[in-house]
Order: sequence, then structure tokens, then C-alpha cells
Amino acid sequence: MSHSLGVRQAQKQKTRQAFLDAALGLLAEQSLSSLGLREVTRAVGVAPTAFYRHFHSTADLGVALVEEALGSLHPMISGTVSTADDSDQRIDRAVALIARHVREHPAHIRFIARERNGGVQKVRAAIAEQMDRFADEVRAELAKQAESDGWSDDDLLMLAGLYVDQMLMTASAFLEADPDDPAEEDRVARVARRRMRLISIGRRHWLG
Amino acid sequence: MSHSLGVRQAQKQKTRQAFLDAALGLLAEQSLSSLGLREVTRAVGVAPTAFYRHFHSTADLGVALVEEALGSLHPMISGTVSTADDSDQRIDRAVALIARHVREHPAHIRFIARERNGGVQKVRAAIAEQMDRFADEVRAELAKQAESDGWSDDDLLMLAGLYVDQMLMTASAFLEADPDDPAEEDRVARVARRRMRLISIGRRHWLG
DNA sequence: CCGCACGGAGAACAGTTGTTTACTGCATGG
DNA sequence: CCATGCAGTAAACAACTGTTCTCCGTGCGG
Repeated sequence: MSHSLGVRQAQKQKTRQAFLDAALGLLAEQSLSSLGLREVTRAVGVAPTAFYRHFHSTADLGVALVEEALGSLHPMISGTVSTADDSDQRIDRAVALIARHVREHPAHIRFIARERNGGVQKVRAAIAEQMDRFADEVRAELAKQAESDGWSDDDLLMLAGLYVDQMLMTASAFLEADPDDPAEEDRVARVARRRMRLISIGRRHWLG
Repeated sequence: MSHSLGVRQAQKQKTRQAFLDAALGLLAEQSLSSLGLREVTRAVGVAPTAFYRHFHSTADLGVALVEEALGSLHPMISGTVSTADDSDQRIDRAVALIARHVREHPAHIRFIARERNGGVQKVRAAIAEQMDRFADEVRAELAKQAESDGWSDDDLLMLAGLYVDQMLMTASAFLEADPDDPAEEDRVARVARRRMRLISIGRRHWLG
């Protein structure tokens, strides 16, 4: 199975990745709708016109970033939900996993949280699509569990959506926490765990 | 308690309001960080330099918009929580109230949802401050209710924050719903109600 | 091995941006 | 009633924007 991409295509993908990285950096302090094409090319160290070889517009770049930030997360998410732990342990692990992911990929999370309601239609749509996929995958995992007996698929999707939204809000909260102040991070984690726990309790008593 | 503002100050406030209105209109399709000062003055029909008589920067304008969008909402929110209805009726009324508010002030909601994680620090801070105030007010109302016996203030604040976040997410969901398709709006309302109901069930069984 | 396709460079385009400086006209307070 | 303060104007500034066109070097398919 070929690593055979040819020197040509390889270099192109490398440049493309440089665009994505540079853009992600610049987006730490502004929104996509204010990101200039020239600004990005300058950060990459390349001529403005080179941009068009890879993207039609900065909106296109944004969609690619959504893919990069969320595309690889699907196994992790449904994997976390599907573990056979006790409920509280599952919540602890989930929150810890989110904290870890935010620490490792802060720019990705910031980008998603920012552009989820951002000014660029296509990017909003791309994020919504991924979030819907997440919700549906979580729903599928929840359906396998014994606690879901008697639940309608519709209610399960509602619950899954609640969980997914909660995950992103938790991630966003970790982002705002001062990285030099571990106490603040702990506070965020504590609140997030209790929120999830309360939701899980609601789930347990939903029927009847 | 004078309406006596003088012709002078009155005209100034009028112009200032024109800035806010024009900006809110322009922000329907972009983020604050990409909003140009000239763009706003052009929409108002006034010279670019006139902007500085009212705001230091577009970020300042944004903070003023946060005040306008959220400042008047405090009585409405805690009022809704404090009604003595049955829990399900309270939820129905709350969701209906959100739907109504979104229909009447869509631009305000869009702005808040967008800039809550937007690219402008000061505006994010202003929104966070208002949301924290909401949460604290809701906590105070919840504390009065009999169902809160045995709850710590910390847990009540956690619950209040969950409710408040849920309200904004619901509002944002209403915003995305096609206004010409009342069925879609109903779907959003149904999901929102069930989410709130599940949280309320979790609340009822939180202790023990 | 050669010709072409293609990633990238460079220059030029008309518009736009935020900010400064100097100005005007008029409501207002003494 | 008059002098001052202040909302708004006008012109100019250098810097920046997205896009088009022309060009160059070279990896790759025939």
C-alpha cells in the first residue's frame, strides 16, 4: 500500500498543510471571516497567488480545517461512550480525555467553538454536519446499553445531542482556563463532571 | 426625572443608536472582528471620523451591543424561573418565551451566540460576565424552591449554569430554523423541552 | 527523452482600511 | 448675548486587500 505519492503531490500536500497550520495559528486571535488570504500566505512564506492552487477561498480553507479538527475524533468519542465502566468512572474518564485533548490541540478546539456560530455559512454547515454525526454515533452506542431499554430512538438522539453539546462546552471551558493555573482547570473539570452526572441521573429516571 | 436631555445629547444618543442598529445589521453575515469602522459609518450615512465621537473602536461598539442585547433580559430570565407552575408547564413556557424572543430579536441572539466564542477578547469577557450574572440570578431563584432543600450553593450554581447554557443553545437552534417552516421550529422546541425535562429529572434525583 | 501540466513567483489592478489633522456650525451655560 | 464645547465634515495618509495575468522551473507520463 503505497506511500507512493510522487515528489510532486507530496510537496503540494506539505504546502497545503502549511496553509492549514498557519491559518490555525492566525485564528487564535480572530475569526475566519476576518482572515485575509494574503495574511495566510505571508505567514506561510509564499506568494499570495499560491493560495489559489489549494483553496478557492478562505471559506474553503475553513471547511478543510473543520475536517482536520473533527474528522479524526469520531473513534475517540464513540469509544469513550462505549466503555463498560461504571457510570461515574466513565464520566471521569470522558472529562479527563477532553482536558487532555484540549491541552494537545487547543487551536483546533478554539476554531470549532468559534466558528460553530461564526460568520461563514459553509463552515457553520460543515461543523453542524460533523456534530450531527457525533450525536448519531453516540446514539448508536447508547442504544447498545441496557439502560436504554424502552427508549425511543428519538429520545436517545436527544440525549446524545445533549452529551455532545456538553462535551464541546466543556472543551471550550477548558480553553478559557488559564493554563498556568491548574486549580482553575480542576474547577472546570469538577463542574463538567457534575453536569454530566446530573444528566446521567436524569437519563436513569427518564422513563416512567 | 427629566426627559430633559437637551437637543444636543438627544441627537448624540440617536446617532449612537444608529451605529448600534447598523452594526447589528451588518453582523448578520460576518463576525465582529471583521467589521470595519468605515463599513459601519457608511451604513449609518455619516463621516468615518464621526465614529470616534461615540466609540474608541469596533470592539467598544461590540461591548455596547452586548449590553443592549443582554442587559434588559435579566428580569425576564429570573422571572421565568421563579413562576410557581408545575415543572413541565414551566419548561413549556420557558421554551415558548425563548422562541418568541428569538423571533423578535434575532440579530441580538445571533450576535451573542457568535461572539460568545468570537475573536474579540473584550466582547467575550462582557458576554461571559452577563452569562455569569444570569447563572447567579437563576441560582438565587432555584434556592427559593422546595426542591432545592439539601443542595449546596455550589451544586445549585452548577445546575443554574446548565440551564442558562441550555437556554442560549436553544435560542441559537431557533435561529438556525427556517422561519418559513414552522414544523422545523416545532422540532427544535420539542427537543429543547425534552432536554430541559431530562435535566429537571436529574435535578429531582440528584441527592441520595 | 521530450513536452506538457502544474506549483509557485512577481507585478500590477482598483478598492478598501484605520487614523490624523484642520475645519465648520450650532446648542448650551454663564 | 456671546464665547466655548462638541457633534459631525472633509481631505489626505500609507498600508492593506482579493484577483488577474504573465511568467518560470521542473516532476512526470507518454
